[in-house]
Amino acid sequence: MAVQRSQRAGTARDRLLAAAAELFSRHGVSGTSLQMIADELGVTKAAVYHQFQSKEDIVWAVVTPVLDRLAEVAETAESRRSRAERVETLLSGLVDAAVSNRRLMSVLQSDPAVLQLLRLHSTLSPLEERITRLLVGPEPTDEALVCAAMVSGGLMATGIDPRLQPLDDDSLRRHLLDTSLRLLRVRRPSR
Amino acid sequence: MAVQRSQRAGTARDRLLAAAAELFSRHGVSGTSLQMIADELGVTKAAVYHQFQSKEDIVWAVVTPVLDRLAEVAETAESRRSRAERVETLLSGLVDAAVSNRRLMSVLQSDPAVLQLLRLHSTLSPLEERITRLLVGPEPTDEALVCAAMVSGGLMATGIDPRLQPLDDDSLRRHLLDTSLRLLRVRRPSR
DNA sequence: GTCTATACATGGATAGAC
DNA sequence: GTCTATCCATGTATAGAC
Repeated sequence: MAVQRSQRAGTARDRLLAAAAELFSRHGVSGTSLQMIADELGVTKAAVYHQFQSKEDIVWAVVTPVLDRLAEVAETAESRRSRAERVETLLSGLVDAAVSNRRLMSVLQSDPAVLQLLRLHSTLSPLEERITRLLVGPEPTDEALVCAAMVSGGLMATGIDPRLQPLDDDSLRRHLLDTSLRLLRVRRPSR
Repeated sequence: MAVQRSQRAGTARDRLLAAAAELFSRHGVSGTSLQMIADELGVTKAAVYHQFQSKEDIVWAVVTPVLDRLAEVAETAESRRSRAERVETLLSGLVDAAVSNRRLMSVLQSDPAVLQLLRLHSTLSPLEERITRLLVGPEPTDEALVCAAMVSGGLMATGIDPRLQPLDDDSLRRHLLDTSLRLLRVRRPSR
């Protein structure tokens, strides 16, 4: 029952998406051409167009799984009873997502082409709203908003900041979570 | 003694740089064409090429003033005696720079084209090193590195995060500084 | 699924007139 | 300083053979 339809792991589509994600994070979406993606896979542009109808489709396909995961995290967090538990669950999930994707997180939050695409589909703001609400409540003070933004910034830095590159996933995850909780003045709930 | 050489404020060169900075922050460097810059100014591409020899030159000219300002901030901070004073001076300067530039700060920290250009000229890492040293000392723990990265992330978020857009410069500056100092466990020195 | 070939637009960049 | 005109490479995208 091999999942292995091709020489390497995953379907051709999956390999394409992995290559695209890597290139997007390194050169930005606008700085990545279909030719570069094709070269990375050792195929031609036409082969790429067989899998996706347009560059925009590729961007969309790269980005939505992460967004879906973040939405799941938000959903789980919303089911917790106390604020401390909600924040802890949310942050834990966000940090996990950020660390296991690392460089993709910054693409999601700061690549102009991605932001424009998401704005077009009105798919980012609702999620952002949900997450902000979970983090700092429905009517946050300016100070709380700045804290929330710094937490987002920290997740973004995960993928960009060269100082964090040497850290292994595990300690990065732990410190990000601890520091974020401290930033939001939330005590770790006992488990 | 009019500084006004043209219809609007500043020299033609300055207006060009302002337009470019705005477009870079909105569309990214790779997503901004010389045509877009020319259109923004109501001139042709050739007129743009009269001021700068290449697109790279424009990027460089947009970015270096900010880098120079950050270097000045670092220099001033290094002259303080206590760690608390150094951190406070540094952060105060960084926050000022970030708030008065807002959107340009994220270009500097996350635009792939800019990062590549700066890497090519080896002009970013030394400054980053200096700032990191001021923030968390010469041999920082992993936790301290994460804190430093979150501070950077906060400065980046200043320009990107939609939740911060409504805040006026003054309260943004104040909260960013306070929160960053708390993050780094530095008490505000009395003045 | 992948290829060659190609269409068409736009990108960066230059030449030379005004 | 700005213009028109142009060059050439590259970009997205499509057509049709294997």
